Amino acid sequence: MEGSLRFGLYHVYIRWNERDIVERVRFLKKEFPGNVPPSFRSYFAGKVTLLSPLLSVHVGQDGVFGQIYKIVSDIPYGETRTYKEIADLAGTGARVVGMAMKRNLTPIIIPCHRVVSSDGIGGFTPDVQIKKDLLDLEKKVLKRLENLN
DNA sequence: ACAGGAGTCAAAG
DNA sequence: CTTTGACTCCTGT
Repeated sequence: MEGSLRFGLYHVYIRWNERDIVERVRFLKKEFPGNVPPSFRSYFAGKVTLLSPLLSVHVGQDGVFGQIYKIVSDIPYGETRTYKEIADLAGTGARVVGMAMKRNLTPIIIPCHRVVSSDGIGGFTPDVQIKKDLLDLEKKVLKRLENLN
């Protein structure tokens, strides 16, 4: 089960299994035929702030990386944390957090775009612009939700 | 063993 | 304000 949807200049590819475990998320230049999970589509349309029932293959992963992925998964929608903050919680260094983010197989599902550097936005593979766009989307959605109250 | 990374901080220019 | 260097620590080779 796989497919892609458009987001800015990229196509977001997603592959998941029959138990809604997401195995891979990638940012491609070309469209990939197929479908994507409803909540995934809703997320990019700014209609949901949670991606249930989707889970990442990284859930339950051992070691420091697993710990980091777990902590990052708990960052609330629309908020950010620094590499150092995550590092302190995981008992490691900021660069290791950067490494873990780079090797995250399932961005969006594990919201690595919410992890920024202490003096700016930090990096993002393959293009920092995607990170900016994702944070922008979440910020706008939160603002819209506030105005409803 | 060892180089290097999506970082951080303080010191120096 | 920008640049440099030391620091740290885990991972792949």
